[in-house]
Amino acid sequence: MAINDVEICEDNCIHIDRLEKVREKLPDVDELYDLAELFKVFGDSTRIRILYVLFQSELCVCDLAEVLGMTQSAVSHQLKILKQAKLVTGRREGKSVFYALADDHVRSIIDQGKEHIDE
Amino acid sequence: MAINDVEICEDNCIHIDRLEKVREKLPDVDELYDLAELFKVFGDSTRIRILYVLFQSELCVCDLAEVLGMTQSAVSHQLKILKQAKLVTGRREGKSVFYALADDHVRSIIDQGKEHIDE
DNA sequence: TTTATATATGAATAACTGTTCATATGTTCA
DNA sequence: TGAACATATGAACAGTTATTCATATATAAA
Repeated sequence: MAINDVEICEDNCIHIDRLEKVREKLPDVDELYDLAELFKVFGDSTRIRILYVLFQSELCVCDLAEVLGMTQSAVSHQLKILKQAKLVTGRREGKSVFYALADDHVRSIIDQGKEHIDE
Repeated sequence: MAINDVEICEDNCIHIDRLEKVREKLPDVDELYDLAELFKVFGDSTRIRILYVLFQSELCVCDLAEVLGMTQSAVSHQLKILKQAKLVTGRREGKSVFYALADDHVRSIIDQGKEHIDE
């Protein structure tokens, strides 16, 4: 029941050397971790809403809070996360800081997600 | 400092009626929530690893557990989440259940994410 | 400098989530 | 039917996270 000190299925399952091939072709752990971290940023409805708003126009924190019906602090915390993930950029103009989408990847990632849901 | 009973920025910010337009164009809350729920599924490195393994070939739960170095139970729990999100499908064959990617959206969503990271 | 406004941030809390453990369900074979 | 194997699942626990509250930082104007 143990081959090379590894538990595997007895009959039906693919052989251990094929599993090795699969394992070899996997991207390294760091890359997969970064990928999960990125999607984690999209995985919150508040942040998704912020991104959708920014699809339309850049806005300052104050107005984002108003549109979303949230406190300034909550929005600011989420903007920090979005900025760290390089999904949005901040541009100070006087007292205000205007946030905008960082690039078009944001849109295409969300569009792909939407396609999956709508099918 | 209050226009229409709503706090907004005094000088720099976009006017309240423009905020209304932005709000109107937002997809309804349910859709944004579903979208966040979908990305939440991608936002875990274990599930990302499972999907990457399934890019190569369909596998039974037992072998998935072996490749990933995880317990059968942990993998099974995650497969349930992936199945609920319609990202994978399960096909029973005797005692084993073989899991495979549900469709190509999975691949394209992950590819988009990878593009963003690699830039 | 003082005051007012806009934003950022640390700490605390409540809610959520992934893994483990034990066990149940489903399938095959004797 | 009973035994063995593969998978599924409920409960509990630990770790994570989004919001709130209080407060700090940054800018502009008086």
